[in-house]
Amino acid sequence: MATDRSGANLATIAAAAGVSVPTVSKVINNRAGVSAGTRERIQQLIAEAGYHSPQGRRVRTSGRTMIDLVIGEVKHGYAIGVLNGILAYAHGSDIDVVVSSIEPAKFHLTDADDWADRMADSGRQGLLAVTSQLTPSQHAAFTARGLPVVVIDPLNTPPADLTSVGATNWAGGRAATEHLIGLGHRRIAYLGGHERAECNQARLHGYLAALMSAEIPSTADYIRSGSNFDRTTGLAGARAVLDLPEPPTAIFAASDTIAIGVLEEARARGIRVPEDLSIVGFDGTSVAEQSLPPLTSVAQPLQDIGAMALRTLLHLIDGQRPPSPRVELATELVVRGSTAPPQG
Amino acid sequence: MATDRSGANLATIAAAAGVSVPTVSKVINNRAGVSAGTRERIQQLIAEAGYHSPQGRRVRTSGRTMIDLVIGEVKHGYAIGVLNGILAYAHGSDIDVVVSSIEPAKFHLTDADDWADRMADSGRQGLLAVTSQLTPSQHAAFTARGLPVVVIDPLNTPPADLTSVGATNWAGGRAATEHLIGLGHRRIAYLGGHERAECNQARLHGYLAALMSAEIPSTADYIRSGSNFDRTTGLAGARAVLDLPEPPTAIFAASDTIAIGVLEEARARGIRVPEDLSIVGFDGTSVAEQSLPPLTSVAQPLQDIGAMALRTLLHLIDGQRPPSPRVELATELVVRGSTAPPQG
DNA sequence: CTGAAAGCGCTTACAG
DNA sequence: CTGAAAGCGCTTACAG
Repeated sequence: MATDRSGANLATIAAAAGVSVPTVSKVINNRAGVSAGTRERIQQLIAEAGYHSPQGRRVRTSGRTMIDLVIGEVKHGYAIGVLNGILAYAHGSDIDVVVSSIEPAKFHLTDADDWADRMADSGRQGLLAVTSQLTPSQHAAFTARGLPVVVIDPLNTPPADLTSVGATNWAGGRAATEHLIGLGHRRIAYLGGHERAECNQARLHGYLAALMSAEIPSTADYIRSGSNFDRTTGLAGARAVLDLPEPPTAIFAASDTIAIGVLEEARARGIRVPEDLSIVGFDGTSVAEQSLPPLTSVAQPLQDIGAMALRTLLHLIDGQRPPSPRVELATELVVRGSTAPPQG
Repeated sequence: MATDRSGANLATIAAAAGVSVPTVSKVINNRAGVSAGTRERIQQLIAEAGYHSPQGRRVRTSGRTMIDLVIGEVKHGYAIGVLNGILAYAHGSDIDVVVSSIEPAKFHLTDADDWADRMADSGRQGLLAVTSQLTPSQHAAFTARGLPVVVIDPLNTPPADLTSVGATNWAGGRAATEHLIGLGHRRIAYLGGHERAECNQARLHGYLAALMSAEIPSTADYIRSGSNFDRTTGLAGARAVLDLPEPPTAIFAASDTIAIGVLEEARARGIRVPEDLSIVGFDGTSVAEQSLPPLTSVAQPLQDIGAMALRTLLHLIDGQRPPSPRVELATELVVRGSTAPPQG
């Protein structure tokens, strides 16, 4: 268990930082009266030293580890897979998980100082955030209290020093597109999810890389993003690209639910899948298996991602640095009935 | 709630007892070196003054309630709905929820004394159990520690004094069956889930009541239960009843996932739905909407059930008795494309 | 068994 | 912005 670099108290940190104890106290409690530079240096040392408040120390030594999990409403296979992976790993490791359901795009509005105080007070030792935006100052609020954070597929570009776990999105995007190219498609659209999400960007660039390798010029009209990864994004995106004078013969959707939206729109227009239009989804969730036709999809190891994220967080809590601030687990292209060579 | 006589600290108690602060400290920490009489007198005063350790004060004044939630792996719309309902209500009420994923049929194997001790130690104040078996002795372990328990759809007959929340399963079962009878069906099968689950029994008896009202004799061959509410139960059940010399023209399934299994088996046999076979599901989850044809289903207000269960638990924690040990929320029959009059 | 004294870890109020 | 000083709540070590 926790290498409790037990000495860590205000005095040791103050000595290490070359400041007085009151100054460290101010940083920990987010009080005014500390210069930005000093504050940052001390925060760094606090995180390194694994400092914990007396309250936190008490619960810590009392045994079980408890962490916070922030996740959006559980709607799709994605969240289900990740959640089950986390909870199964937690059960196996005797970890208690406090689950908060907060709309991902709204987490950055939360008062992180308040949240982190509550966590420290109730003895929680780390935070796992699924598809949540986390600002650098929020991240600092947690680390300042010695609470490590791990994120899974954040919706924004995460702060550089934040540990994140996800899938090989770039490779997955490339594999999906190469599959379509291999079938003979040349007019391939990309329908992305939340535009600024790291994972969306990576999938898009995997798609672009595959086109480039095949010497197919990319077309701006064929590339669209939504504000989420939901069905409605697929409906709207499909409408837009299918209305083009030269519509695509294949669509790579950045999630299975987007792909389902595309499928619906195709059905509404009497466009046959896969004869007239090939569709590839992303995630490898059960909707892909169960749709008609079943969707070719880039499967993410969602449960493993959840488990790995928790494992990584526990390592951080334990004072170990992760080998890398970013861990990616392999995706796998699963070919089903929604892709075929283009006709004509 | 506790009148927080906030001044209470070691010094005030020491003054009240006419002893020194160190003596009070020894009593609080169960250290030796205090006479029995002094110890008792001080303990009395501590209780009266409502003293809490700095740790306890911190958590107390932070004022948050924390509860445990036991739920199986989140696989189907049922668990998703209930979970989202609980988490949304918790978020709105500033409640922390510690979620443990334990296979429902295995919860009765858990050491409840151990569990309850851990809960009490970490300041958790109650337990919510979804579709979990809970033995009377387990229930006693929680109540003995002052931890109230609320269950949602337990798989066994719950102990009499256990508070439970669920849907009007009997009325729902009757409504589903009356709908089929109203369409002209006479040969109607019931494919149940976990046989001993209270909710399964109630749905079955609702089905029987509808048959009785319509003066249709019930047929043992048409009534089957499984060991769970999953697709496989629907596949096996459909095989059995469709192989009968006189197969049913309609099937009422005790869950949407069972109904999906029935639909698959019908498709495999080239039996058209709803022309040759009508199917009604239960739960009103998204698979019912999205299947082909979309399923007629008895919708449960799953989110409301989750929220109501948490609300009831919070009342119990607050010392209020619920008006009734059993609360049922209304089901609603949603007619879609999987039911039609029988042909011939 | 009891408590004065020293000490620990932290915070607050304030002088520079 | 920074820290010396005082203080708070509690514990520990030890003298009586």
